[in-house]
Amino acid sequence: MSYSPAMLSPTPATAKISALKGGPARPSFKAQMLQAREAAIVQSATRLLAEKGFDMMTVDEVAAEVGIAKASLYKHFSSKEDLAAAAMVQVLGQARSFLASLPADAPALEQLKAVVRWMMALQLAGQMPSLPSQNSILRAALMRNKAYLDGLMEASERIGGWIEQAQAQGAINARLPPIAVLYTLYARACDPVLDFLKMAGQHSDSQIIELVLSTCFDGLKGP
Amino acid sequence: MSYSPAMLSPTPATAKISALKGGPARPSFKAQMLQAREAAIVQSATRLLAEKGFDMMTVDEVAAEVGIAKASLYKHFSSKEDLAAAAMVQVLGQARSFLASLPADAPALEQLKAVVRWMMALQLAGQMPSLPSQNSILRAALMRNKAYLDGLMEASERIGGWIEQAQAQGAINARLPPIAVLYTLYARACDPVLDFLKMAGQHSDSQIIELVLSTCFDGLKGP
DNA sequence: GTCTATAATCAGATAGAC
DNA sequence: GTCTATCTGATTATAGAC
Repeated sequence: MSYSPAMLSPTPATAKISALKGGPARPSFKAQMLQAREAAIVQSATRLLAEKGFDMMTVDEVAAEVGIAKASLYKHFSSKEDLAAAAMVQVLGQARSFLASLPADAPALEQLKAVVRWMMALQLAGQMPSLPSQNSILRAALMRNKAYLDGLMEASERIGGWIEQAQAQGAINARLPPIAVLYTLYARACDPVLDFLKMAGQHSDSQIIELVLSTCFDGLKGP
Repeated sequence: MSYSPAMLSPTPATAKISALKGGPARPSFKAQMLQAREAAIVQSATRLLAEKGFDMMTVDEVAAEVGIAKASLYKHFSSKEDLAAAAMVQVLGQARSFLASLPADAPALEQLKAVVRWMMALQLAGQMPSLPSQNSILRAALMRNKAYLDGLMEASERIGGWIEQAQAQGAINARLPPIAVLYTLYARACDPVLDFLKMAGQHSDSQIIELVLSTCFDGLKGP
């Protein structure tokens, strides 16, 4: 199994190629089309991964939704695992952009809440890929993916800094290991409670987000 | 798709048959063997469902672990979904037994914590089946399974009563919809944070349980 | 790179002898 | 009911023409 170009960077492969050529900021028309197609593939994959999960999603479905042949898709991504990894890399890129857009002077607790809100909104919008943590093949593919690991580490360090700040300020329980706090926040991205509440149909998306956000930070006991 | 006998009741089919015969409490030796085999199948399925998840588990693996042919397994359970449902019914039966064993005079909050502790211990022990909530075929099989629905409803009503009590006593945030509280508690049975913390290797199982229990009831903010 | 067509594999489910 | 052997269909992945 080899890496597809898109795995090495959040930006599509074709853009990278033109950059290596020392070319201008304007890539060729053909390259733009390829870049757009690759983005379309990843976007469909992301949506289907969110809707059906990795195991239930088939490569045929992704190709059909994009409107290309399956063999063409395999020219871009050498395996289903690599495709899923590309989806994760894309989402991680969006997450990093969001993190960078946050006002730097806000309290650490508010930064953490903003991150969790963003992740939950993405899940409710059907754009958060859900990958089975038990699949060791997929795990291996992710662990060998530099772009994924780099993005995950950068995000984790940024969030980890806020966790330590919040603990120092008494806004987060200082007895909790920071790593446990980080995992608890990340877990909101795949919290089944969101879908259950959505299926119950009694609350709007923003109400669900605030509800789960409250139980996450204040607990069931409440503030 | 038809129901296998074991789906209609938490007790194995063979025991039920002997009961219908008006027979004595002592079933025949042959019936005991069948009952034991069926229990062995469900137990292996439960373990493999916990270890690999529904999609990655194969019926061949279950049969191999029990030491029987796959075709024999299909004499007991008419589909993979029914087998998974039987595993859920078994676990629900254990849960009901645990609920019944709790002292009736304990505070509602303590009852809820005990339930969550029990679920998390089961997961850490590798005996909590993990079923993908997105698989609609599996969902349908569960929803048509009377034993599953009955068991789930009984447990939910019992726990729901404690939730309302705890809210009336101010031990649980009364602003939270009871159904959201119930879902939040149930979600601890498949919380990925447990596995992540276990993989991190820094804490014992009981420490992990108390850690997650604390974040569940007191939140990240802490008590 | 994209396509049609197909290989290769695997897993759920079944047939039929015993 | 259990077994061996097989069917059936779906899915990942590839070959080769254009």
